[in-house]
Amino acid sequence: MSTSAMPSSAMPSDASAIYRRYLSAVLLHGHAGARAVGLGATDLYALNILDLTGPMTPGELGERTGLTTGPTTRLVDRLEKAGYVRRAADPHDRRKVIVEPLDRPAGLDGALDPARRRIGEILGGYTPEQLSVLFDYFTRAAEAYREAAEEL
Amino acid sequence: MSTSAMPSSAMPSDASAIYRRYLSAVLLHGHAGARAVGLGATDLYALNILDLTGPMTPGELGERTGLTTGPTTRLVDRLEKAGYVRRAADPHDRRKVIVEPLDRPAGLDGALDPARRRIGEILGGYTPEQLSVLFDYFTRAAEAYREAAEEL
DNA sequence: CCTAATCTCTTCCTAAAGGAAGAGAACTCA
DNA sequence: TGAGTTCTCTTCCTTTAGGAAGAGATTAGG
Repeated sequence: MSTSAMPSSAMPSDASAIYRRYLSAVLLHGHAGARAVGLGATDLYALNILDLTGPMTPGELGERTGLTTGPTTRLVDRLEKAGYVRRAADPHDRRKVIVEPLDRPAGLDGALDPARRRIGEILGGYTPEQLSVLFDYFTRAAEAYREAAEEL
Repeated sequence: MSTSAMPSSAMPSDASAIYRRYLSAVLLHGHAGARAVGLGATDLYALNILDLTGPMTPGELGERTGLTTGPTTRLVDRLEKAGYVRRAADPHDRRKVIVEPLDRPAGLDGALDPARRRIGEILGGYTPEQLSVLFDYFTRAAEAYREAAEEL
């Protein structure tokens, strides 16, 4: 209870608990959404990587997911078949393949819609000044989490 | 591209992209953290459920995770062995078991520490007014995600 | 009390994901 | 141009998670 890394001066006294509940809810929802459309854990992981980093080769994707080449090929197969990515040719090296994330098609997007609607309503209740604070946080936090994930 | 549910009036023009990157980063980090301490996807899912809802019987946990009784028993076995939960007796019904989440022991907590440090630094840069906006959002969004997850 | 229902756990089986090893194509560089 | 390297993909094997069925214990209700 006393080990919080957050400075307590300007935070709610239960800041740590609130934030933790918030994170749990986000993760829970992400997992439930993926499961709802038949997406495996690794598949979702890979999609998030592609979303954050952009197109990359199967080799790099395998490196980032920690998979060897065999499972990586099949991972891309699954994602491509489900319509989440496409394989494109590398114009400079014909051995390589470029895995490009596609705009989320029906499946996952539909599953995440109820949450998006709710969050949209919540955000709609803030003033422009408050919104700029929130989006400033979203931007910084995204970078922080991306870096922290890379560290692992 | 034009189907965003967010009112565009007071948001950054790329609000949807920012928010999506943010969510991807959170999920990515959660997954990477779990993987780093050898926690399976379902195990993490169950931990988040217990975190949000509190102690419950294996039956209820199985219901929420979508598992049948066999895998549920082994799920609790794994979590208990890793020190994340304990099995307690139900005082009113000796057939039942109550699965209680424990304070995160060394493993997962350590893996999530770098992120907590970074987020702590970011939050430390805001004024008290800005922080109250952020924590207001965290509280509301947690509830929204919890509801949306339940819907799935 | 005695039967039926409920709850967890055990056992066995199936399915899916990941590792290992190697093949085939293409690039690099001497 | 030829040898070595670097890609992706294929094949086979192992591991792990999840489903099915049923046992054992306990509670509830007639």
